[in-house]
Amino acid sequence: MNYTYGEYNGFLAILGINKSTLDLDKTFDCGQCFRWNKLLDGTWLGTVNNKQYMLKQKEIHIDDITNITDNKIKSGFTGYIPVIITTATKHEWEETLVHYLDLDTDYSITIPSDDIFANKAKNAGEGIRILRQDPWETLVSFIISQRNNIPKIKSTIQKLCNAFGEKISIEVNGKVYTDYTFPTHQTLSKLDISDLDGLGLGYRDSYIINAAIAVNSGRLDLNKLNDASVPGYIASETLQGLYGVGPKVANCVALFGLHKLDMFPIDVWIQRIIDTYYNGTLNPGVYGELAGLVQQYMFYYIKSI
DNA sequence: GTCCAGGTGAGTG
DNA sequence: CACTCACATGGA
Repeated sequence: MNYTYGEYNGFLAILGINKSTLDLDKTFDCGQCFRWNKLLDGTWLGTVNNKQYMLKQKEIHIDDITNITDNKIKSGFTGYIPVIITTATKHEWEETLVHYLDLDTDYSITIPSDDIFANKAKNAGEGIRILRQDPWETLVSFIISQRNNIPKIKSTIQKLCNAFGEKISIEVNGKVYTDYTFPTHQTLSKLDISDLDGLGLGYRDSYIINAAIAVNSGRLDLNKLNDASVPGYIASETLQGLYGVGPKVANCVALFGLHKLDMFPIDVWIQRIIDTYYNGTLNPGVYGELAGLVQQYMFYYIKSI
């Protein structure tokens, strides 16, 4: 990835990443994650590895950016240029956020030209990154997602964090933003189901406690499944051993939490697409190693039309 | 009040 | 295997 660093109002600025490579709005708003929130000024605030970060994507005039590290790259910029501004340090950006945003993966993909819908979806969804989210958080989040809508999923997860997470905060321009970390499996494994009353989990409460016990006891090893050498379908089958985890949730966890990019979760929206645009059958294998990315393009696109 | 939401497990034939 | 049905909850 070809970018350089600068400074804008005292914050780290990353120059040279355009929206076709990384679109923060699409990436955080496409339904893969539930704990990134957009502030009034367009800044995204979220948590990675239990630490809060702000990210903002905008066009800034090259003359307003200081301390540009690479003059060779700088010479290629004139006028207003696409910039990511972040509270992260350069070290945190390189060691944590680049990986989290999956900027080190090549997303170039060819879709058969006669596959009209997938091509439209790709155009619409360009800039979405498949985040490398925490496996445990992703598992619980998608257990909660079943038979639920996205605003409700978000509020339920937030309540769960508020109740059983650790308080964290970040201070930016004199203002303090507070949040809570995602509860660990150790914490949740020790709870009674009734401890989850009032969080809006509904019948999914026992699924979560069961999953926490499975992971905490070592019966389910998410770190092992997270290894790139484990095929997606194996990870998915393993996850489906959990009570309350079926193919849809397992495939979402494999894709969004274990980074198995070939997984293609089929929910009501994707099924609707298959019925409407593919005469009822679609083999995700035609999209190859990045089928999950195509799935996410489709999910984003169908909700936008 | 009714309908729906990034489904799943249990029961039945 | 394919087909039903109940399941908690809250926003539209």
